[in-house]
Amino acid sequence: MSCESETVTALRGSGHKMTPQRMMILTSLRHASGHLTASDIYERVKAAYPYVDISTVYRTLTVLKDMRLISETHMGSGDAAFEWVGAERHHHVICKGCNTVQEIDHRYLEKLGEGLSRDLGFRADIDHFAIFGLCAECQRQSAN
Amino acid sequence: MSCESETVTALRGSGHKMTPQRMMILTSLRHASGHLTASDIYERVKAAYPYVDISTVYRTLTVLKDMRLISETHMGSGDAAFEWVGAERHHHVICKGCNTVQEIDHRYLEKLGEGLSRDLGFRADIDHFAIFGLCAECQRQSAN
DNA sequence: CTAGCTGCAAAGCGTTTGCACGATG
DNA sequence: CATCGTGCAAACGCTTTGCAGCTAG
Repeated sequence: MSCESETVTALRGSGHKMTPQRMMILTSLRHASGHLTASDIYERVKAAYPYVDISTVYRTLTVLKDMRLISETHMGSGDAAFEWVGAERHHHVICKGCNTVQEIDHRYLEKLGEGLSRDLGFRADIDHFAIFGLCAECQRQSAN
Repeated sequence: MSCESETVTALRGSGHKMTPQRMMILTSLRHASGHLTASDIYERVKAAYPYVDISTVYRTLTVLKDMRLISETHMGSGDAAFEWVGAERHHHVICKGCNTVQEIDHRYLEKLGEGLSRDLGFRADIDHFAIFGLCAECQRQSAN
């Protein structure tokens, strides 16, 4: 079977049904290189299945989020970005000047999680962080 | 004069006018113990000045944000939280279980900023971070 | 067969914008 | 007195919800 079979099993196991819509939403997230907004997903699914509704996308995203199969991140642009929770954790730095999104290693955030856990007993969700700021290029420009 | 006088000077200096509305928005942020949403501020100002409009609040917040006198943080609840940028930087950990907001020291984030600056030349906005997760108490409960 | 999912339409929410009037410097 | 800020109302974009019909297990 396809590489989605384990996800299907996970859904069924928690009392959910598998539908073509869910399958496609799931696949588009699974195979996306980065994060997708709800309407990104909507557009992609609609290409192959024109009658999906955006509300179905949101409802499915909620289910997947609750099952911790995907993560939701607010990137500051008003809408939320969703991403498949894969093996390698990574984070993003977003330049407020040129809106470039750069991926960074989990290593940068590792210490933070450990510190919070040790000192406060707080288990931080550091699966997917969005860090805003100015990239080197934009710093140079604003200095002029 | 009041403790706001330097802010007034800063506003004037950058070509802005001082109005009673701005003064009150500013004061409510200045004297708030934590972060306030736009409608929090709206409510507070309205108590003393009933004819303010929410759009004025937003417009003033934009001005103050551009001047870096306040910070804007998205705490995941759909709306944005604003806070006076004081001398001591601090961050927040937010429990997704009980919604408790806990303040944490800047020390936890220091290394992150240094690393990004050193490796990528990226100047991260780490004035005010919101970190989600589960507090010790809620972890215990969900374990049952 | 029955719980759960869907599409549709409409509403909800925080936020932004156009406009004419009013206040500030 | 020119410019900028305001209140009002309406629009915006993302997200959620109520509902009747449909579908997966």
